[in-house]
Amino acid sequence: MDSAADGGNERSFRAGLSRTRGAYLALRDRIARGEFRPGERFPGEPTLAAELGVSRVTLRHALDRLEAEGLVERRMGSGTYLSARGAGSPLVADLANVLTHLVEMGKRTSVKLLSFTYVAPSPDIATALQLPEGERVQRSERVRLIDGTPFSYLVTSVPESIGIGWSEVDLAKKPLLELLERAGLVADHARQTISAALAGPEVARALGIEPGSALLSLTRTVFDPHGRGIEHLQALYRPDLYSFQMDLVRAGHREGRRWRPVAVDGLKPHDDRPPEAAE
Amino acid sequence: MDSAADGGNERSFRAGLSRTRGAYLALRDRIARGEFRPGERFPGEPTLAAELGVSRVTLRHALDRLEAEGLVERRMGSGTYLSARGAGSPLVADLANVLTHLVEMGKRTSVKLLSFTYVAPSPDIATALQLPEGERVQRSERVRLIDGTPFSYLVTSVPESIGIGWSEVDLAKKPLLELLERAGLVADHARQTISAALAGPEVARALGIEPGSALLSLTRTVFDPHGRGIEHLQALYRPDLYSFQMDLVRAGHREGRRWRPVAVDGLKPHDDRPPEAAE
DNA sequence: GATATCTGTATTAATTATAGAACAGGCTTG
DNA sequence: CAAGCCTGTTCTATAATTAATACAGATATC
Repeated sequence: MDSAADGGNERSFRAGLSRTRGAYLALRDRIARGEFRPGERFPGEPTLAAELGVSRVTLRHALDRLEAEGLVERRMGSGTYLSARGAGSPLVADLANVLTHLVEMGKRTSVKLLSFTYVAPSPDIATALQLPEGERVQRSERVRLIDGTPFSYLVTSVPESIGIGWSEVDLAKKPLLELLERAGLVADHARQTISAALAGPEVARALGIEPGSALLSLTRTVFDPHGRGIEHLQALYRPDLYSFQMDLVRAGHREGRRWRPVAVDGLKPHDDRPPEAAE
Repeated sequence: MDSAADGGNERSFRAGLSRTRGAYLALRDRIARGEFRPGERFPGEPTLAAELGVSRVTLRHALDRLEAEGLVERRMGSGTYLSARGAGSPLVADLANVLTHLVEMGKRTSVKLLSFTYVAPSPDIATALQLPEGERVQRSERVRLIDGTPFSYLVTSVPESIGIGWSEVDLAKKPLLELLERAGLVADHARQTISAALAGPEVARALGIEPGSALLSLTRTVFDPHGRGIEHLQALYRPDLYSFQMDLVRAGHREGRRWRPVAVDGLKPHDDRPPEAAE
């Protein structure tokens, strides 16, 4: 393996990643994959720089960032070490035993209302809610915080005819599903899709993270008993503060490896009650 | 150093985002939020550049990328337009009606084995599987493809004493849970966590995406009836090709807004059978 | 204590990103 | 057709990133 003969990352800049950020991601990846143990020393900077194909200065900038995030500790003249919390919470690593029990830990969540408007729905939302052409929606953007730090960014869209039943003040206090019920509507079933997305600058600012971070995405459409859409939710979660956890048990036959979900939620993982709807 | 009086993004470079990439993400975000309709014309380049606080050249580079991804179309002398597929599939937008029905669409998935080794487990995996100190694991990295394009990156860890029962060839062909059963083990229950992560360079290469892309992350630990861990899976999915979808129905009482999951899976959303375990 | 290794720091030079401006040519509207 | 707005292109100047190198201070090892 020489220094830069391999094919791959010569051009590709132009809106791509800087070499510093690339090195940062590479290291973060190796840490997340468990290549190092907590307290273990990294290879020396010259070695690492050679492995990653960048100069030592660049490698150093990447390490600066990892250090700022608390993933590594550096001791002058000695080396760079994986910090205790390096393997654990904020990475790809196993989140099963981390901060998903937020509510139970006595912490409380609060809501901040960012905007509250009536607008023409975007095409995908209009489709999901099966809105007639021209019908507008009440669109509200909220941020949910836990102990003052925001962990989810919520965009809810409700058909105008329904959403007219409450005000901004209500939305800042009560859960949306409660407001829907107060309006005489019945939430009967819902379909939700879980995916991932990058944080854009606006969302990043609202969540206190940097643009380009990974976010957990939840899109949910709630229907009444007649199949009419009454709410559309687009939620983005900080994966270091929130994740979805579910327990599965083997269902029935030994053929076919089928599983039955037991609990679904990010906040209350180990519970025998039916799960709440996440916000 | 003036010309940018607004507060926010003055320093923060150093392993942060380039302005081009920042503008790219901002636009991608606005598209994903449904600010424009398919076929709609964007504001002019000078206007957009001013809004985003970058020069027209930089804004242009961002547009180049969006165009290369097929999100926008540019007509000389006319303007930049949101392409038909701009609102829909590859973004934060609603994935409910996109390619989650892969199997049903007659497409087939295949598996490519990347590596197959016996190594000391990373601390988090050792904890999840409750391995005694010193016990090693059989670690295999695989990529699952659909019609030739990779959509998931799988890292499975099985205690050495168990994994000794099969070979590389088996792993490349059969699902891991089937191999476990053939070894006389019973997969009784499992716990899985869904989160999001950024693609590191290695994973990015394996999945055919660029480093820094958002990935859907699934971590699953499978236990036998005695509560012993028999498999640990760390899966990363391309969110544009794979997502998790679940239907929820209102369970029982009108108090408390509780929901009961009906189906859980990324491949078979609309089905009454218990869901399969996703890989 | 001598020596090697490592991080911290500084300097220089080359490459790349970005801003700003000017101009050419296509589209649109009147 | 003419005026105005738009994208496409090119140029120059400035700033930031990156590489390469050298050296100082700290730490570990023998």
